[in-house]
Amino acid sequence: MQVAPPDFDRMFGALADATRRDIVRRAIDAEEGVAELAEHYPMSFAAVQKHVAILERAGLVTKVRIGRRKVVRTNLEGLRVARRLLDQYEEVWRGRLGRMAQLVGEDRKEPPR
Amino acid sequence: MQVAPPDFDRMFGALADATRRDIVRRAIDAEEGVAELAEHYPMSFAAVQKHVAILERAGLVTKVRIGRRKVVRTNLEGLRVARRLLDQYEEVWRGRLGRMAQLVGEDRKEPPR
DNA sequence: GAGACATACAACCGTATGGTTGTATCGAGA
DNA sequence: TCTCGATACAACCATACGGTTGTATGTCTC
Repeated sequence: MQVAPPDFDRMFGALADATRRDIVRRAIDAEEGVAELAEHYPMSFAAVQKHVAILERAGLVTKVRIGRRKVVRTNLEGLRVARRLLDQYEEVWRGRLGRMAQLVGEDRKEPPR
Repeated sequence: MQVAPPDFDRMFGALADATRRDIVRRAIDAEEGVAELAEHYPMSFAAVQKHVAILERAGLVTKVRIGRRKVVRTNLEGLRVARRLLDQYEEVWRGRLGRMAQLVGEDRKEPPR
């Protein structure tokens, strides 16, 4: 079996909603089922269920059966995948600085006296 | 003037599109105007312009006039704001681990012999 | 000032998204 | 096995989104 490649569209799309971000935060404690989560928000159970499903497809949460409930648990590794992409941009940025220094010339590193 | 509070919906929403993420990456070098950017993608100039506008409203890029063009430059600080939110989740996670250890009891830190 | 290049913006179209209600499935307990 | 609590899923609706084309605004260059 293959590990699915990260789907950044889905990941960032899932994070682009305040309700879903709040679910992610709450589900770090991995204590609540879908119905319990739903009580925190001014919308129907079905709507929250959809949000959880979107987070699940994005790899940001998982559900584990406990008794007759399914407890939602955030998948830290998923969050890290997203974070890593942002880190990459930062690295490209530093690379740019390096290239600029080269273009300008080494001598700029130590100012002329 | 006030600094606008970060709008995570817009930020993550802007990042949830491969074309826009590519623009962010390209614009780190801050060399291309909108028209030049548009040449990289299989869509109209106007479509790319819209993508840039979305990134701009999300605070992820800025445009600076250079001659008759407007050069797109990615705003690293915007990316950092997004990254920081993901870091916060990580911190909450660590906090949870701390609380769990407390619940279980200190003695678990050093296993009985 | 005229012409050309670069950007901006409005109107429109198909599809995706976020919400609703209603119905079906599944697991636990009497 | 019957029932209840929890989850799942389908159908539907309004609005947002990603793309198009067409027109308007700026700004260099001659």
